[in-house]
Amino acid sequence: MATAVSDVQPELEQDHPCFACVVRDISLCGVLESDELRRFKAIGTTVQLAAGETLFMEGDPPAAVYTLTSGAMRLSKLLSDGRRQIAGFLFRGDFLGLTVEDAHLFTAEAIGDSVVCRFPRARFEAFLDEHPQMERRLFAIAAHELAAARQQLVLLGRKTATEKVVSFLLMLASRCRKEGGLADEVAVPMTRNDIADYLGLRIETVSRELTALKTSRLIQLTGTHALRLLDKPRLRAMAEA
Amino acid sequence: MATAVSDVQPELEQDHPCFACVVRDISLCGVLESDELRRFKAIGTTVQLAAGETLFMEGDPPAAVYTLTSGAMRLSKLLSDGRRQIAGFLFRGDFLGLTVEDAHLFTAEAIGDSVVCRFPRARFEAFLDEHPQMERRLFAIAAHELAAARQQLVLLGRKTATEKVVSFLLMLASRCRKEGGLADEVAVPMTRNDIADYLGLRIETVSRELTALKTSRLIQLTGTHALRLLDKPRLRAMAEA
DNA sequence: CGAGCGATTGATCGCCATCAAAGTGGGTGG
DNA sequence: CCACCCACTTTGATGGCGATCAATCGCTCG
Repeated sequence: MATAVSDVQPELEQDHPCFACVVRDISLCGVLESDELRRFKAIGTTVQLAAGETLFMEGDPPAAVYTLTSGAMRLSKLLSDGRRQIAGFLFRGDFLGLTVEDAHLFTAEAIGDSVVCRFPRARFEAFLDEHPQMERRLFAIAAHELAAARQQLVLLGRKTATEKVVSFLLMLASRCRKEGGLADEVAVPMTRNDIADYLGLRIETVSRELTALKTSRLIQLTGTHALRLLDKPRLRAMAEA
Repeated sequence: MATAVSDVQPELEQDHPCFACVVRDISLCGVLESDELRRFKAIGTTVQLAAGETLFMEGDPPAAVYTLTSGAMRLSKLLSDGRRQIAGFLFRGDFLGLTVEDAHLFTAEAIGDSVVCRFPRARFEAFLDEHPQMERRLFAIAAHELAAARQQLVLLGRKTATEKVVSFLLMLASRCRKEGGLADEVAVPMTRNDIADYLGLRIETVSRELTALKTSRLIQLTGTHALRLLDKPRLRAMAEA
């Protein structure tokens, strides 16, 4: 189970982790000024997740919301016979867990070791009441995720296996550039199975498509979890938007 | 082109169409009290759309937001070679057109003759600034659509043709029950092609699946745009969530 | 009555799934 | 340190679901 490693200490003030938070500028908290952030931090706890650990399951009551500060996660749903669909991947700075339904509709699991900031729902909502600009930010986040989900509908409904894999690599490249790496160097934190379940394919097809892209000198496989895009313009043309 | 049939007359007051609006309680406006509604109505115009007409196109700047007061619409995207994906259908009371991107990502077209209430974006946002409870409603709408889109991801990525069609019929039944009709009587305003492009199938497959369901006595085709669900429990079991 | 469009039905094809087996690499215990 | 193990990945052979191609049906409207 996930373990809370540091309850927030109100007296820490300036050296509170939030102030040094690597994702503060790109995440929900970005709209808060330092005094507001101070009050916001007081309702959050840091939670560490080992690779594969579950943060919340489909059907769980939505007890808290989270910001992912490091690592990567997946949102997935299982059908009764074991088929799985991954609705999205989450990276540093992403926000998760907020829903208007009375239960989570997807399961959130850590892909690699991850750290999230946990905000109990009631206290989060109370904070929202006093900070309308944060509510607006929240709407912007939801609208952006809606746009991404609808884009994924096009991919799943109408694209070929090749187009799916190429689109996925380009998305990864724009979302998750390898830290300090060269341009077009892409980190691939998830397994081939995760990729397959995100793209509506089987693992063998993903593997074959990657091999084919390698053979065509469009990508270079620098490891199972890293690769390089060798011809982004041609890849973009192959992705069909 | 769509035609504005009635600019709002501020002096109309109580007999303004909004007060009699058939979708007021289920739509965005539902959170407004009558005096707020009076001010809100002042920024809206009624627009009629003939079947097939376009309200906005992918790429258009998002100049306004809309509430659909009658009829049905579709949100779609075209790939360069003509493949089409429909991201969703809209019915009475649905809200559309709001995006945080700088262009619409999908095209909105009327399926049958439709009527929308049009709110210019700038004035809509100014109104939002003064009505935080409406902003919250807006977030709830976006979150709900996000949930629906993710559910559709599962359908497109992992369900069989039969499961797709059955899931679609059940969704239609819950969203769009035939007015004044018997229970399990379902209106199907869209064409087979629209259904196919929503489910990631071809028209022939949709037709075959419907015929198969009819042959199995699970549905009854009462017309090309109407049918009856004869065994909802079994259909639900076939839909795989 | 005929034209035209959407829907249905039939025959065949091809992409990707499935089944099967071998390769790879990271971690653990001897 | 090395050998083994196990999970993940890759590669190969075959099959099936849904796409594609093609023809007919049936309704609406002129």
